[in-house]
Amino acid sequence: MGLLIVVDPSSGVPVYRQLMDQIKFHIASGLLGPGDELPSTRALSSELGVNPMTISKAYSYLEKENVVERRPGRPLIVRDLTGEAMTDQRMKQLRESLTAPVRMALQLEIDREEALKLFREMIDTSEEDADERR
Amino acid sequence: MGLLIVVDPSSGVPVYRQLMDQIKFHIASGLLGPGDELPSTRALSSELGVNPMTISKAYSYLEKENVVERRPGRPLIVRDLTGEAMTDQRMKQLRESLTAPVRMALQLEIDREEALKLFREMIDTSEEDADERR
DNA sequence: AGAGGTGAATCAGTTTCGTAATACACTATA
DNA sequence: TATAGTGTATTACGAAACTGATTCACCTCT
Repeated sequence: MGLLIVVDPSSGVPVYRQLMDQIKFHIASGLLGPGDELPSTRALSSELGVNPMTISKAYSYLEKENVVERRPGRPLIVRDLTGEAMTDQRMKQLRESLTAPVRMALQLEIDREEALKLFREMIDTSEEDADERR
Repeated sequence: MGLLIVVDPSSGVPVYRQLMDQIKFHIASGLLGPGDELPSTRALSSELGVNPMTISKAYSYLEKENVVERRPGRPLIVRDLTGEAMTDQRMKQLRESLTAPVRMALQLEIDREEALKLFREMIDTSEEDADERR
């Protein structure tokens, strides 16, 4: 059967981004592991009622982000992100994503410890949520 | 003389957003304090070569974020963000801005401690940079 | 070689976003 | 009240984003 993917075209969030998010989440949750094949563009397309090109676009971006490996004429497979070689790149991504909050904390004159406390708290609760789903 | 504001229309970042960022930064750095008047839309407009409506749009968003106070027919003034009443709201803003990094850390399976360490490090260096400018 | 599978390049249609031109409402000051 | 300052609502237009239809290139297996 198909992957647990649901899209809501009227949510405001672009469909291709919803796809990316859910696939990445399934990788993080362990449901998809290194070497696993992603569903074909046509299969997902008919299952979700979404145009194949929209699926393809999501896959392309995932490939650009090195989450997935493309093999011409064959289904995409999940890359192994746990290797040492990948660590730098993952941290670099996280760093980029943190620049906005860091700037905001400075702008709002929020105390260093307060900001760290909030971040720690948010990480912990999100990890608990993920655990419950396993 | 005018505020130290520079915009680059070809940077990809919307002009109104560049304005917001720089004004917020000037508030954080202490150059703009509570009660200070912002430059008039027309003054900034001619100084930067930007349409007055673009300035106004930036001002409107700043007002929505409670950074600035609007007074019909009079220049906008900087609000006092240090009060106790504002703290909750500022933390709420930071929390929103942190949701993306939190989700990313989970998706990338980045260790909790690693993520916290990076955040702490980034906050510290950004505070140093700000200090140097004072 | 042929059939049936894979993903993607190209192009078009629609919507959203950022910017700008105009005209209006308000306030301070004379 | 008259004038000159303030910000902005309305509207329009160009660019970019998102989705979709068609067509192509590639691989696997018989």
